[in-house]
Amino acid sequence: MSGTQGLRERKKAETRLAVHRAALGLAVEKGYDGVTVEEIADTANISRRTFFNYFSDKADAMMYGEEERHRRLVATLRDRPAEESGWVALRAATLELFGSFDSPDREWIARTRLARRHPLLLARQLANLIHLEQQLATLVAERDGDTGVRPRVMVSSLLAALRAATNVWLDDEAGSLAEAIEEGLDVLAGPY
Amino acid sequence: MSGTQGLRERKKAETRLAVHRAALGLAVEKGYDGVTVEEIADTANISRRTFFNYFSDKADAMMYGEEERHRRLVATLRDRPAEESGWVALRAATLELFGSFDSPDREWIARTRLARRHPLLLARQLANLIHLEQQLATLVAERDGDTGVRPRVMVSSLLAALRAATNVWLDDEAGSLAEAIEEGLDVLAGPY
DNA sequence: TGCAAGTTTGCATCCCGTGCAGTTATTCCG
DNA sequence: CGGAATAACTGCACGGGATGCAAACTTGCA
Repeated sequence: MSGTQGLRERKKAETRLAVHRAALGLAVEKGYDGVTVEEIADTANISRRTFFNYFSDKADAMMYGEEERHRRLVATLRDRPAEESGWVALRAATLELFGSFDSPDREWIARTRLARRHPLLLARQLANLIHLEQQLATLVAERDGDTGVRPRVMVSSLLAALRAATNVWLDDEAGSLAEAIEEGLDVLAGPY
Repeated sequence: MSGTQGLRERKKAETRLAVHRAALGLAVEKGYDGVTVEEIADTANISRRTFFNYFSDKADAMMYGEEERHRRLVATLRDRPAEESGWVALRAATLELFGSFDSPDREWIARTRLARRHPLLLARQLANLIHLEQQLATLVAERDGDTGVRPRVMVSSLLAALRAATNVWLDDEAGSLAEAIEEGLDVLAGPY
């Protein structure tokens, strides 16, 4: 029966998710500074101390889930056909994941909206993005056999476009996110 | 004689700089977490409490100077000839400032190197960059009469390229920074 | 059942950041 | 010059964040 692990592992995963949801929910409701670790812990029925066994800090608990998204993008890029160039594969992987016409992950939206209102969370999110950037750049560099600055610029500007498109879309949740992202990426394609 | 203000103002500026230098120096020496606000304050001959009259927190004290750089870039862009398109003006302003062949600001290098080793500082630096991005995007949008996603993507990818080039250059301080940046920007020009 | 390993918890501790109020320094002006 | 007004510095107290430690307590397994 056990999904992937013993009861111990499953319980941990459950608790982690519960803590995350508590953190995110409270923060949405009362703002980042308006919520204490103690509240989060209470809401999730664990002790203050145990909170820190699961997450390294408050921001970490709230932003849980980003890593998973990032892992998926990296995996998707890696799985693109080997004959595709770095740019083609990168663009395709991005649209494949973020450009889905399905309604995007509500929790991701909640996290991102929250981050836009709280500099500390925004900073954290951006730092995570840098990490993603490095992983992607490595893959692109391998694909194109280019160890120079080009893969890095390519990846970081793609992520920049992704960010810009997402922000525009979040300003007025009009139209589909997929369209906004495609439009953002197209700006990169043509010369300015 | 007074440069711009009375003795009061000058003294404040001096102290602020002293605190910044103390913070940066100690952090370079002992790492971000290895230095406490108290140490910084002591080194700069002020009280712990007064430290917080000058800077909102430790990271702020260490990253002091970034804002000034950013203000300069914004001003430079604003001063470009009105007939230049957003992209041309942006590129020109960037090269004008960061592409100088003079040896780049040693303190900026120290800050940036430090930020690369300390996630918390990196996060802060990136958050500042977002602020710059918004200002630049507004100016570009005005120039091009475009209220859509295009100016944002343009600006954020330019900054991304700038960042990538800087990072490559910092890895092995070989060649001039100006060349690295020009190369980075050129990647954006051509299609991938 | 009982032991080994893993998890939770409380406690103590240090540091960060801020409100407050008293003291000290600077500026302004009669 | 000298005193009032203003601004800056400081100590204190406090709440909250984050971590090491050791004592419970669970769980898994022989």
